[in-house]
Amino acid sequence: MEKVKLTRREREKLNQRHEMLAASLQLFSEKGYHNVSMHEIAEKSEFAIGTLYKFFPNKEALYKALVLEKCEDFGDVIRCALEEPGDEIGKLRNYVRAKCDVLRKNLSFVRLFLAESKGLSFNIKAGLEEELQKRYFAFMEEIASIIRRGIQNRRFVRVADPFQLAVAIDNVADTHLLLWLRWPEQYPYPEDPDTILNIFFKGMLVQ
Amino acid sequence: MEKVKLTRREREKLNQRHEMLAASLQLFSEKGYHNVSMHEIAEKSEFAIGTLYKFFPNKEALYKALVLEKCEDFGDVIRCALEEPGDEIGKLRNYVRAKCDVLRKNLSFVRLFLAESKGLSFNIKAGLEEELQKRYFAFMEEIASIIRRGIQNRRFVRVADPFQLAVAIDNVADTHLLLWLRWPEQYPYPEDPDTILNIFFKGMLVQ
Amino acid sequence: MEKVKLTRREREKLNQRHEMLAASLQLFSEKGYHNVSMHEIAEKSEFAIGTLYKFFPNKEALYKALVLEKCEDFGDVIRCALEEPGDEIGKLRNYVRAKCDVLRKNLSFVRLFLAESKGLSFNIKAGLEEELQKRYFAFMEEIASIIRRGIQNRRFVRVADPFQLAVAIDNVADTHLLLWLRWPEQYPYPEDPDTILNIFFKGMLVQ
Amino acid sequence: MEKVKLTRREREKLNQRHEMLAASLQLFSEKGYHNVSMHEIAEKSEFAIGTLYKFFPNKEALYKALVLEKCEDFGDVIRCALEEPGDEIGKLRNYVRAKCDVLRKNLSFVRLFLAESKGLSFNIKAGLEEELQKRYFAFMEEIASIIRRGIQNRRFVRVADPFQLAVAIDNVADTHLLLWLRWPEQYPYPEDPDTILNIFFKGMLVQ
DNA sequence: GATGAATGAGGTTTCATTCAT
DNA sequence: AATGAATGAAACCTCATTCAT
Repeated sequence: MEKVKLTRREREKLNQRHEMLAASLQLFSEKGYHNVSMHEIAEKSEFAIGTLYKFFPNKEALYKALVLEKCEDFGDVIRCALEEPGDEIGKLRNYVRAKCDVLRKNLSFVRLFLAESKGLSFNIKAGLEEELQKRYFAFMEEIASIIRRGIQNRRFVRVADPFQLAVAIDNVADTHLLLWLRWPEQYPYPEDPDTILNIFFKGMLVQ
Repeated sequence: MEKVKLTRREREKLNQRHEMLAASLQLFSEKGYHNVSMHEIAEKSEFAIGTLYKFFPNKEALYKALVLEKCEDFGDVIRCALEEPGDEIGKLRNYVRAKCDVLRKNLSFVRLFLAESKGLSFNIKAGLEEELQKRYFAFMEEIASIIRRGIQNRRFVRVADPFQLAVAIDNVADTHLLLWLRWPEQYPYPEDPDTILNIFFKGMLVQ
Repeated sequence: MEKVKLTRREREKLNQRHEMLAASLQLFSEKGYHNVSMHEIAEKSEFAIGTLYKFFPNKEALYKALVLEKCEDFGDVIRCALEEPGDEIGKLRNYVRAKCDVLRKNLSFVRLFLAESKGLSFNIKAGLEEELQKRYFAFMEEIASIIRRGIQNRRFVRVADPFQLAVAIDNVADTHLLLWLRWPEQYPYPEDPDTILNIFFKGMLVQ
Repeated sequence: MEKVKLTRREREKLNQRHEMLAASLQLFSEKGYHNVSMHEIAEKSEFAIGTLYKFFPNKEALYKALVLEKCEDFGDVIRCALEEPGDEIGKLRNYVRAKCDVLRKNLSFVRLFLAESKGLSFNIKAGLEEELQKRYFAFMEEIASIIRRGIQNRRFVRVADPFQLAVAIDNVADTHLLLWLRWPEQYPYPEDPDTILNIFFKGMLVQ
């Protein structure tokens, strides 16, 4: 994030872009990519259709921009959490907590992403996923390396391939949030990351 | 499944239905729900469009039928596996093995489901998921009760809420298969269910 | 033109196609290719838009079909005229007469073609003209060979390259018709082909 | 064209207008009227869209201005050639030579005009042609009167209505250039106007 | 009962034109 | 006076669905 002075015009443009993406996010997450028309987005965002197309060359590009931007944001937040000082256990806790928090704060996007990121015109996916998979992969590697370090430091037992374990933790967190989304009474929001981590800690923590 | 004598006509109809669904599955899993037209399905299945509409009132219904039927099949297979004799550990192993096997044998459907089941016209989902969620829920309950029994029988430690644990196991299995699908060299097919279960067993098995 | 028995369905289709092309011709010749929408054509021809697209994959193809079909018709008529018995002078007269007649009978197409065949989305032209140029070329060659034969038979003086002369005759005929179209009082329809041919005959006829 | 002192501002404006028309000509002749957007013209001519609209009320007017200006230029050149001293035969030669030359020097416009002048939004044509036809008519009258004078002076035989003959000569010249444009090897540029005129001279020249 | 031709609403996208700055 | 961002009507085309045969 280089610090740059933006002209009034540029700031305005950025604002418009954000409003467009916000409207799109809301509509997409409510109705799904294929069931939202560019006209709807134009109406909701209170721009003319043509203006939309000035910012994004087509519907697909608009969608991709939306997803990538959000993912970038998420990545930033989580990366921050991982950089906080602490031992490996603390880092895993931070990770789960940050992830849950950022997803909770972006529920409409989560809904969209759960819904569409995998589905969706396979063509779009192709382009998107390649990028996203790489990022996801990189993230999991970071978690895996924390686990590896924990094993070296005799804090963890090696119950499985660390990368696989990382993906498993991440996945169980996702699932927990999904359950919370659907049946909030039975599955309360995991304020304490250990709600999720204990499943793994019981086996892997060196006592 | 009540046993009923079907007339020749009825058997024929059932066959036709299967062919339609098979063609749909192939197309949907190749191109995604929204990128397949009823014409394509008609052509591939070698029926007239009108005939398709005699069997399914609309595209959505066809899709739902496809998913429900497959899920029913899967459920049957897995239920069978759970009914085999054995202790709780064996039952969990059977579950994971059966699940992996049935998914491996239905990769095109898995791809479709991973892709579309969550995404997809939210309207469809609404109707579908309610049904599927119920079934999924029921299944997880069955696994959870196995875990509970294992705890009672002093075979398992209670590392977490059994239902949550059941979902976690199921989820990690899914994830493993997903990884295998994308990077088959790094993530070989889990012939041995313990590849997956060890993540949990390390913590929960009473030694 | 092979003689084939057409089914009722096929005859109907051909009829529909003709109606579509007729409506298109009228609209195109009135307003020009780019100023006619597919909706207009659909409305005028009293078909649904979708039906139009069943017959022609897109607007361009519709236009091409229209032009090619008409040109084919014209070619047939003129070729017939050239096949009638007679000496070279008579053949040239037949040619001019047939050409004038067929164009007079297809004024709306002539207007369209004069207007669009050369202009028009350059891309369309590319594909069309190649085909049409070839046919035009072939036709002129036929006229040129009549002139050559006339020279051999000592009926004509060689005032210029026969092919060039053929094109000139054809061209002057076109021009005469154009003048007639615009100022019918001053330039009456050339009932007698010599009205046109005399320009050339005066110099080329051996007396 | 009255001689007037133009202010700097006015000269500047005229310059701008020329640049706009030059850019338009290039684009139109490359891609055709309907396939060039006002944005493209603005970009190529390095003016803002709004400025374009300050000079021409709409795209059509821009096109008309372009064509009229060019035709005016052509007219001037050819009129000049006709004013050179010489007998009627020489004048016809001068005419054909001047016409060919001016067209050769303005090929991109010729292409545009051949392509679009006739085609083109019929509405535009309506307005354009009226003006252009009048001019064309006047020109042909001038040529016709040369021919008439030649007949009076016993230099020409009256093989046809002089006006009709004038149009025919003009037309054959056009066609020759067209052929040259398309197949330059077979139809070399008519350096000598007699290449074209001989077709008529053979019959009309008094020997 | 099966067929598939016909339908037309609705999708994405372009581009001539306006008007606030 | 010059700019160019914003506009939105209208273009082409697709495809789920119907219904006469």
